[in-house]
Amino acid sequence: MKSNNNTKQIILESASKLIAKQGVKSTSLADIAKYSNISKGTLYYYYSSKYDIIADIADTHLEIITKAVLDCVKNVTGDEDTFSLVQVIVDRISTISSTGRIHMYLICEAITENEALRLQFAEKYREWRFTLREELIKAFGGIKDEREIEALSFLLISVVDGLVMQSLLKAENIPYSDIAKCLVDTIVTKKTRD
Amino acid sequence: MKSNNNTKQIILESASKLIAKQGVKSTSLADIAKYSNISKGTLYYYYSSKYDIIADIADTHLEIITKAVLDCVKNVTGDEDTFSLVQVIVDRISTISSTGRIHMYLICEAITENEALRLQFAEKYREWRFTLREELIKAFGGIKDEREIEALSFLLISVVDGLVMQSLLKAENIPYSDIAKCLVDTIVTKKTRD
Amino acid sequence: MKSNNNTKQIILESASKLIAKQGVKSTSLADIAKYSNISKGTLYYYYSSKYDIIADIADTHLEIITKAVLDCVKNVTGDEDTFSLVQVIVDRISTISSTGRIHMYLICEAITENEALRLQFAEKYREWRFTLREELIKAFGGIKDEREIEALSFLLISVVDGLVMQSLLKAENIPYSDIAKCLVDTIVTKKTRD
Amino acid sequence: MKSNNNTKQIILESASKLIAKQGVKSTSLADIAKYSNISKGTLYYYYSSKYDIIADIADTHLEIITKAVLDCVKNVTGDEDTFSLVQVIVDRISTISSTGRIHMYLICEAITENEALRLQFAEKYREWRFTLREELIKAFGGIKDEREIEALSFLLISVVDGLVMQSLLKAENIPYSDIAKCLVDTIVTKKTRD
DNA sequence: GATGAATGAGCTTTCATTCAT
DNA sequence: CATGAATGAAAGCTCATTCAT
Repeated sequence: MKSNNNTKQIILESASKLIAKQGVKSTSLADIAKYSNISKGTLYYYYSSKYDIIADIADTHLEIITKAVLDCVKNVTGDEDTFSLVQVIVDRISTISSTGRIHMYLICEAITENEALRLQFAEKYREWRFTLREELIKAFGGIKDEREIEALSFLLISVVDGLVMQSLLKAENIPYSDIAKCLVDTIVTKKTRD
Repeated sequence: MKSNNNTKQIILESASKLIAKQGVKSTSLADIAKYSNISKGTLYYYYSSKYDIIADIADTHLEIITKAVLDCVKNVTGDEDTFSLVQVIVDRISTISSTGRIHMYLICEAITENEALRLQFAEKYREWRFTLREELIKAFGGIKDEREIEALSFLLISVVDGLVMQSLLKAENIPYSDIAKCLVDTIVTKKTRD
Repeated sequence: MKSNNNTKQIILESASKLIAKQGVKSTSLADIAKYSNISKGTLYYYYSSKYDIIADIADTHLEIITKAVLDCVKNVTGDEDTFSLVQVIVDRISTISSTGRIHMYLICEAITENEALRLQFAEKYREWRFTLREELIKAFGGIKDEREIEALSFLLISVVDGLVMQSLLKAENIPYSDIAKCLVDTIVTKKTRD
Repeated sequence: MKSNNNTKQIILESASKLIAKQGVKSTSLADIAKYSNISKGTLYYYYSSKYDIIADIADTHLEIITKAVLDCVKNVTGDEDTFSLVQVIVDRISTISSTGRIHMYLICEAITENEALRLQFAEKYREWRFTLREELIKAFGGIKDEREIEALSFLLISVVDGLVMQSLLKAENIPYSDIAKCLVDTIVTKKTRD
């Protein structure tokens, strides 16, 4: 009595977990099938190729991330807004173990051998940055230098990605809140300078 | 000291080039042998496994990066020093096509299936951050809040990694100098605020 | 007697078309099901195996061919009969695109891995040749050497199969009417020689 | 101490034998490897794909056939030449068990899913027919109608292929020498008619 | 030092077939 | 009648690794 969506969902989740753990190339369809408690044949009943599974994982992942980004950024538009940018960082980074790894692997895959995936990611990054920039413009009251805001939007996105990378490397305990405060300072200073 | 080192060097360079282009998993020993104009057997005369070749590539890569990081940071200690932090960014990012890709692939490899490699990278990241922090302390004249400088050092390293990722995704033309200026502003502000 | 036969007929026609296009081994049951707009399960309601479908196709095909052969040969018994043997060739060859390919594939299948099919074809070939021989005897007025007529019947059948093969290979434009004339000449000569 | 050519030769012969027995699609690389007493990996050391193996078989096969065709036809140019056309048939057909089957399977493969192979065969068929036509012109002393000779060349080639097919189907005992005599008659008649 | 030959495990994918509903 | 879900064996192919010479 397994329903269509159920099995497909199980495959998707298994594949996500395994890819998050081992990376795209190191996760075989046999792995996914075994982890999902189905046969390799069933995999192909729901997906037409490994590539197809990865595309689905990427879609789901990008949707989740996008929702998270929007949620974070939209919340910043309140009154004591800039300070809540802390959340942008902390919230996003706190999801590292569940999504950060898969984010990294998918990006590696996208850069090396999956042009379609690269385009998907490229578009999302643009989208995220545009949204962030719009919110920054609102926060700054629209009177700031356009190029400075542009730079700031690039910078904020980079910081997040860079911190995800560092956290995955487990090099050091990262002082997220200190870094967040540092960033807030930067923004506030720029804002009040005018 | 003739053919021996020479051949090993050729292998190392070939492998680096190929891995930078295709990633670790997608680069086969056959690829490396062909590109090096030697036989697969010879590969095993110089290296005991594929893993061994990657370790050597990582060593070389980390040495190069470390030298670059030190060079950059040491130069910042001049008088109008903070402004030359621009260089930290621009210089590092400008080497993207040659080292950025291999950096990403090695990190992916390190995160997923090569604990030894992960430890190697983790140590280097700590080392780089310590160096950077020392230079920041010098630049700030030692009177700043320690935690703020700590945070700043994390932040600067993150930005670089994040920008490398974005540049590899080719999502947008990244305004490096604007971002650099933005960062300099941040540091200068903090410095003069006291 | 409604949907039952109808569906089975659709399956048969779809399978014939696909096998004519792609050959037996390259035509999957999934292909046939999709082309018939039914599910794979339904296929098994009407046929117990792929082998079973092919047997049915062969039956139908052999029936069609036999009818065509008989039609042709029977027409030759008129007065200026031998000349209309042209038709035997031209008519048969003109149906190449629709039946020639399936004929070839079924014969290949019969030769390699389907003994039952081989026996079916063998019997039909005997039958066709007997019929042809009878007609030749009639045409020759029964006074000819039996072995020569026997040989002629083998020869005529061979020519047709050989020409089908060549036409499928698309090596050259085959001068069917010239060849037909050549054959008529042969027969007429033999006939009048006595 | 297996030499390069030796192993490749073994593979080629094994593959030929198996394909002659089972056809192209039904002969797996595992079959070939097992029959050759080597591993599947070794197969790929000598050939880059299954397609590659088949191409090699086809080359060898076509070379053998071409040599046989030339040998036969060239011998016909003697004095009592036309009668030795018997040989064209008998010699060619007598090689059925060794080459006829493979000929059929390769042609099936060529027709259905290997355009390159089809072109190879198409060219050879043209070549064979040209050679045969030249010899016929010589035999006829050059005074015959060109179109009649053309037709005759098509006809002779068709007969051979058709007889091969029938012999593989094992429908009946084929009276090769009677058929040959019948053909010789045809040619001689045409020749002396002028 | 260097090589070519050989291997076997594992990869992605295909497909005829089964069966509960 | 008809289906969608599931299967497992087998296919073509890749690749790190071994080893005699």
